[in-house]
Amino acid sequence: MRFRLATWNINSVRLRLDLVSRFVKAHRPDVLCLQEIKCVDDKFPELELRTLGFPHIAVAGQKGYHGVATLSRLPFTLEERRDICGRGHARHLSVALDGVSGQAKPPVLHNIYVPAGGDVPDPEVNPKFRHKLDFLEAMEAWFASMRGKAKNRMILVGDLNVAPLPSDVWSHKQLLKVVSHTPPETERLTRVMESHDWVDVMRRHVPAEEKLFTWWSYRNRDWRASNRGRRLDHIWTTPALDGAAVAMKVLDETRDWPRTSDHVPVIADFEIE
DNA sequence: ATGGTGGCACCGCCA
Repeated sequence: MRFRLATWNINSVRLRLDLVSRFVKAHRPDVLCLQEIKCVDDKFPELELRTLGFPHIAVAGQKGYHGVATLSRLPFTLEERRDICGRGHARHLSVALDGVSGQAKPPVLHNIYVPAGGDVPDPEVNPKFRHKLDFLEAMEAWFASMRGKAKNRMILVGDLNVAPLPSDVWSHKQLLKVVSHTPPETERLTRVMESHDWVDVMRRHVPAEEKLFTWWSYRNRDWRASNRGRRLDHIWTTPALDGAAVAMKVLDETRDWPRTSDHVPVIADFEIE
């Protein structure tokens, strides 16, 4: 079966409900993963999103900060809302996509929001950076604990807040000391990938030499002209689903929409048996 | 070298 998956750090779902609507009507994702919804479960605009064509909704929210939600036209079963680093933050949600596969065991979709990590890339003086490194290590240990299941079919999407490759930032050299592209972060993200042989779906479709961004700071006046972007948002699969994503697109057009998020959506079309 | 922007909660925090 074929379905379209999208991930978008929306930076407040209540403020940008009209933009979600506009995006959904234009691109028709079957499953939409949002990060930074910035509201508690009770304040999530569930009814409005149902009306947009997503009868199946799972939310992991918290007041004011963070929070993820997975919306779907196809049925799913909530698997887990994991407190990945034991801080009580709402940064993960996984569902089993019962509706997309004829096989006995449906693929599991993880929706993750990795801590941004603050400004100073030193874990000794910046607790937020310490948290980010710890969070990535916790992800690594968790996925390593699931290893050995070669047929494990999993998809992982979200704002991972790390741009791993030199071509994932506008200037590799200038960003080596900037949080999101420092060696401690990129090395840890690589170890997360290795912990379950995760496949970087976006880089399956765009060569590693080519620049590819999903985020442009609000502080750049003309984001497209200066193009000081970073690839912070990701779509991964386990090897059992390598090749299942037959198309991928970064929707940078949304970055021009009024009062938009600083992140843009990433879409992948899957064909899963 | 610096400061540039944005959301939520609430008088600052986080991104």
